[in-house]
Amino acid sequence: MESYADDMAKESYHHGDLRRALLAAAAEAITEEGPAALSLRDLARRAGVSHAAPAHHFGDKRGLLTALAAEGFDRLAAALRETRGATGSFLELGVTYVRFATTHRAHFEVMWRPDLYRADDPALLAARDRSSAALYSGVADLPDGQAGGDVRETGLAAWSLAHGFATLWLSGALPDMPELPDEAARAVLRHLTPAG
Amino acid sequence: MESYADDMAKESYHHGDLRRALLAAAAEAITEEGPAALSLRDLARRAGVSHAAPAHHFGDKRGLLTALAAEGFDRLAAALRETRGATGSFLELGVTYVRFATTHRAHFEVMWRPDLYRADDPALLAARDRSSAALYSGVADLPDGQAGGDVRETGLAAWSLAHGFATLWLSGALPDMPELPDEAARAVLRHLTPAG
DNA sequence: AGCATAACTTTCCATTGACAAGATGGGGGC
DNA sequence: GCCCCCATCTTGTCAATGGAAAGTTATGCT
Repeated sequence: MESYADDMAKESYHHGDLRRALLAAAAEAITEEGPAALSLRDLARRAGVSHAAPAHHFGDKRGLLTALAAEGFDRLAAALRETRGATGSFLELGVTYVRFATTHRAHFEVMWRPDLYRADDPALLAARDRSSAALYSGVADLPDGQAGGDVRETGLAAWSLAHGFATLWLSGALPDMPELPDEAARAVLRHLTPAG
Repeated sequence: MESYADDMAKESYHHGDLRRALLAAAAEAITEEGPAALSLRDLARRAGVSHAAPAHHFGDKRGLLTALAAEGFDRLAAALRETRGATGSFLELGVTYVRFATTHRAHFEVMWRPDLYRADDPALLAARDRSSAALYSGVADLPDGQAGGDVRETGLAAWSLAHGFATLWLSGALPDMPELPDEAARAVLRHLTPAG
């Protein structure tokens, strides 16, 4: 009776990979409209399932955003580790951080809004710690003397600088800025003094 | 018939200063639960008015958040100008920025989320520019040679550093940090090199 | 083959933002 | 001193949303 309505749409009752599809749809929706406008029902529509389907995989909205944030921390940690291995440059670690923010905007925006997700989720906390570790490891790599007195303090300053630039760029507070501000980020990051 | 229910609650049909009351209630609610959980109807309840009263003053939710953000930029600009006048210290300007973020958390969080408000509002844009100007003026105050090559670039780096630290602190990403991180902010901000 | 259960749907409810239309009363114009 | 205008606030309504409950389908394990 559903003769011609299902060219290929009806991939059977089961979606196949709904969890992944919903996360992708969420990232897309957030990139378009911001996290505030996110609607579970809209995600369900985009994925072609009923409005209650997401609940099965994520429990509730917070659950979905928790998964999205965890995915973000995971990918960030991976990107940082790769940069560290490839260049070993402290500066480029910061550039990678900023580039991640601009190319994974939706993930990045959610990651730093713990009021949107379940901040005590174990998987998320683990991924977050992996990101921090990758970031601070860059400071530890610095030759003695350049690392300054306190590695933690220098790392925090570097993190703050990269994070602040990324955040301001995302918020649109910086006018006349190129679309992919790699070079601008590099210029700003050079203002960091390890020694303090 | 409303015998004992109105000790002093029923200040007549007209509230008197509903606009201000709603903004204050919004700041309180956001401080408690974050901007995502904000509900106009809850604000109306807190102020003791009907659920449609806010619309008269702000149009819609975006309008209210626009006003809140504008108020934030105004207060930030004032705080920065005062610090500049009192100390003339570049470093302390950053400390003031961070302190503003922690003591006016609700305002600060909304200010950098343009998806929550009307980013083209003239009053808001003006207030935002006043904040920027106050911030960059601190760089201009630096004695020649310390200001480095590019005042705008140094200003952006300083802004990024202060903003990043404030944002990370607010997001709870920095464990074991004192309640009012003035000293930690000062330590981090000292890692800025004007010359680059 | 058959059953336990994961994956999804349908139905329902409370809350919310927004709009429309009406009630109230303060204050300016005369 | 009076009246009317209109800013201010209320009541009523609607569509959309998040979430819960209960039912349906199909998958994989034995």
